Amino acid sequence: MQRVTQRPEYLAVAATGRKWVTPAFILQAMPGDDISLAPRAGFTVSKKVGNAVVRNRARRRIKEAARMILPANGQRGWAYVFIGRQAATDYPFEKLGADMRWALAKLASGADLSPRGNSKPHRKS
RNA sequence: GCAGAUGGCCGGAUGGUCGCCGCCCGCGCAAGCGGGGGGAGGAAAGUCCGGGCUCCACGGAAACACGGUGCCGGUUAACGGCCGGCGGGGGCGACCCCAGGGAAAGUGCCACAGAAAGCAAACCGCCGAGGGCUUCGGCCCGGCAAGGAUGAAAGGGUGCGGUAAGAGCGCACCGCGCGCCUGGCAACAGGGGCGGCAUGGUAAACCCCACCGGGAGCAAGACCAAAUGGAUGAUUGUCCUUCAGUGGACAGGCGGGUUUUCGCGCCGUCAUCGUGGUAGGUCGCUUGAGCGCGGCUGGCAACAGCCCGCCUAGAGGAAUGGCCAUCCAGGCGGGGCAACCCGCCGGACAGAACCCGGCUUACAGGCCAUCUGCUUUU
RNA sequence: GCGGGCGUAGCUCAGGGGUAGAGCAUAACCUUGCCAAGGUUAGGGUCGUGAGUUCGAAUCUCAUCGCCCGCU
Repeated sequence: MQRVTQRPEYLAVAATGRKWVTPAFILQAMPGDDISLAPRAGFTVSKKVGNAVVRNRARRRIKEAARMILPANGQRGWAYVFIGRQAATDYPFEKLGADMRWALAKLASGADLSPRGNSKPHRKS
């Protein structure tokens, strides 16, 4: 699985505004056209979640789920960023995977772009 | 048995399955495939000290400033660490705690209260022996530092003598200071002598003294080195010239809506060289003041020396994981006199980022050794 | 990796060894026909936490926790 490692890439993914929230993580996505590329993924957990052990654990569980799910369910050419939340450390693993499939499907269908009318590219400033 | 003290150790185990990161071997042009083996800690943490290593600065260095340390001796590469001792404090005790140099070098501060808070004097008070006055009550000169509600602290303390009242004024003991002797490397301890008491506290207030410290940090630093940029030379034709592409002249393409002329602007190709060191890569990077509940020797010990054995993560924003089963600890509930049985919950603190020695802080639970007090039994 | 700063009332901040303060906010009363403003008063504090120095600590020292900010 190709990883996102550079900070500018993370910023680029975040700048698209495409995201889907689940209890254990927030999934951000940046669409891409190059079909030859497998979906790439980056993982990040903020310091507010806990100390290094807790953050590592959250990141590893999400990474393991992504390893099993992303190649089949992710869009080729896209770049994804998973932001770990507090619940990721003890959230049931099957539910974590189900949430991930759900979030990937929603983002692929563009569902995040038109719910409840708040999807317009936000006004600046 | 109960309650403690000190030192040390461990801090889940086994297996299945799907994965991750280095290393070695084989195959392969390569991508990769197969096999083997390794993969977090006692604190990896905080970054509070000390070093190694690297670069910078500097003639060797010293001093000032600044910062740190602060009883004595030892140990160590070094330390603010550790060990042993001394002194002080706490505890019945095992044992624990102490920034523990200097206040007769100087400066500052000591609120409130109190007569007075640092100059030992004033004030209240006490005295009536001496001198003077007297209205015979006393007053003044004078003597004294015992007492004076306070305060953290009041100019040695207690007792006896002494006196007009008193006072180290005298004596005894305690304290203090200064010599001497003995023991000890020393801190210091013990003994005896002299002094008649002078020197309040505060240095985690300024300060003084002694000792230590040049600065930065592996993103240190070293090497290789694109792209772009620089220099030199060559490179196309014609003519003149020269010993010689030696020197010189002219000529090319593109750009105006088009044409001519003149002028202007822009543009070559190739090779070599060296500077700089960017992107990127390699090294530094783990064999080291290494580890061993191995042994011997010296030492009370910290530790040192010799011998034997072992190799134990080295990555790039960074791997060491996910799921499951059984067992082992642990907790709760129920049944049972008990052994035990059943069910549920459930695994401390915490993740290497150049390396090492310490300190500090966090930590479920458990194990071992030595010691102390109390109680009981023999 | 290296370094700096800040934690005091509900909020924003003073106070740097000697009784914890100001403004805003809160409550009561006065004023007004009622409200606002104004006036008078009151309540409200483990001074982040734990040790130590000192007679005495918010203040000085050490440790620790949390937050913020630089440099590379």
